[in-house]
Amino acid sequence: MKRRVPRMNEQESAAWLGLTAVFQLLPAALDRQLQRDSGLTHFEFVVLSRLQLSDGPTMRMTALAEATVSTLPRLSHVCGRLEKRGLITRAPCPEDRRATNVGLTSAGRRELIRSVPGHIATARRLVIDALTPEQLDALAEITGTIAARLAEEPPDGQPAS
Amino acid sequence: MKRRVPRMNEQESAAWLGLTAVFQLLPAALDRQLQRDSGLTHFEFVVLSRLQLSDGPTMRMTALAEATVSTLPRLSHVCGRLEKRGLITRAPCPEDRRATNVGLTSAGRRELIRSVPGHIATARRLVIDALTPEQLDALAEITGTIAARLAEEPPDGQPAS
DNA sequence: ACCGATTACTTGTCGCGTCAACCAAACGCT
DNA sequence: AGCGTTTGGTTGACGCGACAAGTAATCGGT
Repeated sequence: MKRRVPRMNEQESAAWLGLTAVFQLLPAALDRQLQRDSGLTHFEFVVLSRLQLSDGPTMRMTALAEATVSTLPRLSHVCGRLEKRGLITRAPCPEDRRATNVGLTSAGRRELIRSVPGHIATARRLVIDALTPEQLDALAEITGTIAARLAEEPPDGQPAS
Repeated sequence: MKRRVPRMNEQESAAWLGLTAVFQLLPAALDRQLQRDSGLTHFEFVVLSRLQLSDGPTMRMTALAEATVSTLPRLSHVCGRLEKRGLITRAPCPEDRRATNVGLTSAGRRELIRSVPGHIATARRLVIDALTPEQLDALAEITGTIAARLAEEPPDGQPAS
């Protein structure tokens, strides 16, 4: 078991503080822009996007949850809202009647297409265009590594003492 | 005004998707660990930390909000809870009676100190120790750049069309 | 064929953050 | 001095996500 917890040096703190500042501000900024211009949250946008580039016309909740890095309850709630707004359809799967098939409606596809340019512009303005190609590569690699760590330990870690 | 919105290439998408995945998962992971081990949210932890390394014994709400990259209402709410739990004190500032001075209680300082090791361990496990020193430097620079962009345009951006 | 376990979701409750409205104190202009 | 404005902060309502519990269908063992 871990006993000593080395403090952070200057370099480590800088990276850590910067990262926390970003994930404090970035999601809020994305939500604000999408909400203002398209009436969508960022997560709703992600859901619609993922549905659109799906192979078949529909996806199962579980697959969608995994693809959007989300939980099933969260997805269920947001799909309820999106269905109420007529942007997606939900239907029980004929082969496995426990499962739900989710699909974009044409209205949903339209909304999505309408909202994409503004979102990409925001992503460019806030992140992509601010970085050099080398930094983009580095960022992809770094976030990939972190995401892998995050993915492999949802159950629980070790206590504080 | 911006007219064309160039799509993202493979490199840009990789960086963007990685970044979104991380800020989808990391805050949740930090909150879970702190909540489980110390009964604090990550933001509460940040507030207490910032108070501790303050020069004087107290800080003003506005200064604290700025230092924690937060909004005043959010801070006000969380300070209300922290005060109710006896971890901080709030008192009107004698010089400017509009202002509020916030300070750590000894109980708050104890709680903070108790919770630090677990938090640092988590930060190391999920991020710091997963990266090379070069990556840490790159991450600090990248997040610094992004944070600067985020800071300089809260009012509003441009519409979607 | 039956019953417990697992899978796939849904639903309800609760806590936190945002936004808008509000209030009070200080400032500033004339 | 008086009044509008700005500053500093609080409060309330609402929406979204987390967690826990519940339901319904399927699987698997005997």
